[in-house]
Amino acid sequence: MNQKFFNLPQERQDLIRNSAMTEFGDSTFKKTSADSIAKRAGVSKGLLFHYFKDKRELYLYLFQYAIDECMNIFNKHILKASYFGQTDFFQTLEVGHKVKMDMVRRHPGLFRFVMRAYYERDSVLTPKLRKKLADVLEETTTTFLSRMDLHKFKDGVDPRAVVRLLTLASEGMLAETGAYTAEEIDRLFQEYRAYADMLRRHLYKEEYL
Amino acid sequence: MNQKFFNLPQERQDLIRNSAMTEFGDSTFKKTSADSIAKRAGVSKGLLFHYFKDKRELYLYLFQYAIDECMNIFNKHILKASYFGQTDFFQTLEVGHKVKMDMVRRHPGLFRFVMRAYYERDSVLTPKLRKKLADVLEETTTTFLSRMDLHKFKDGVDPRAVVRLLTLASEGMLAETGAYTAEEIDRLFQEYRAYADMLRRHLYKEEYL
DNA sequence: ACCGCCGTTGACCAAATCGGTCAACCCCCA
DNA sequence: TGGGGGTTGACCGATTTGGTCAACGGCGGT
Repeated sequence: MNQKFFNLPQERQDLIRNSAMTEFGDSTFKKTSADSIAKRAGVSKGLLFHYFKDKRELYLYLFQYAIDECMNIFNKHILKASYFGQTDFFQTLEVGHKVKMDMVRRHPGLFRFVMRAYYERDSVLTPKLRKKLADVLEETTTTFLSRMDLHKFKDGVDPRAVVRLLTLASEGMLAETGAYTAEEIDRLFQEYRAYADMLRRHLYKEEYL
Repeated sequence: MNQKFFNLPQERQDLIRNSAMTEFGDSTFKKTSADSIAKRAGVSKGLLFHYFKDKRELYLYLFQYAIDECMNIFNKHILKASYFGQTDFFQTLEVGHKVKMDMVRRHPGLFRFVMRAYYERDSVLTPKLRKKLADVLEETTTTFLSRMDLHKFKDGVDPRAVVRLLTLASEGMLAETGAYTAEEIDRLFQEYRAYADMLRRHLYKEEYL
């Protein structure tokens, strides 16, 4: 790709990236047209192909970008929180979810795009890239769990199942939400917290409530 | 639409309906081509337009069909179960989920299609149809809740939240599953049951365990 | 005032794909 | 042997596709 892309002001880069991710997130790689991406970004199609030689190149760059962005955010917030001694499962998970919602606000199409890219048949992704994402996901929950104080849970509760359940719920809510307005995102967060609170109240030992 | 469609053997009807729902479920109405539907069904495009005058007509028929199918299943199993005196929340919900998985096996693309149709912008659906689906969804959980024995729950637990949480999880699992093989569906069901069991064990009063 | 640079445009291309049509085919039953 | 109905695939004009390219406009330097 044309490195001059990075000389553009951040806003413009984001505009293009976000438009592309939203469009790619809405349908298949093949069915997503360069026209629609350009149109959404309010930019000429020529410009797109000036910075990215291919639709494919753009797509792969976006996937890489998305993974990196996720990792950065995770490192910056979760690891930092645990570094400062925060060890409560639900408290940290809530921070994680808030951060995720912030990301949705800044990159509205990112998660849909990543998920679609990952699960799409006849994927344009190399197996190596797919594995990388899977590893990142696996790794984040593992290190998260390793840093949390898990004896607060009642005996027999599988914390990993709790993470997964809340993640699934979050994904589900995100999937059924069309436009990510500020209020909508806030509503999502509130609903998430309701579930998390319910789980916390009943899965923690009484002395930790 | 051409009523002769219903003279076709059920298998053939299902073949066409399932192919169409899967294709429509994969992308927008506009971006879904009649060609791809025909191809997936192993049928000529001409035949499609022989039975349905329009892409639009096919789409609307499918939506109607999907809603009806859901209602039928719901009535047949859930209402019947409660009629025979089954009042346990999780037990009945599990039956519901099993039934849902059976539906996924028989109509692999149905839920994706319905969800996409419902949330798609510039929808081809009339507001009336959208409302109908929303009502069906709302109504099913309401009548479900009204027939279950809810004092088994500990005080302060919102059963509606439990339904929603498990539904979101189910949707999430379904969304991240590409091919609905028999084993895959079984795995989904097992995972669902793990969550449901966890919730049951900790949200029910001890005397009901 | 003039240049040259660079981000940007939109007209343009051949090729593919689109929704939809239609004459002709195949096969079964009379 | 003669339909008749389910089915096909070639075909239509219109649109859209990924990608190119000559030219524009504004700005900093001289």
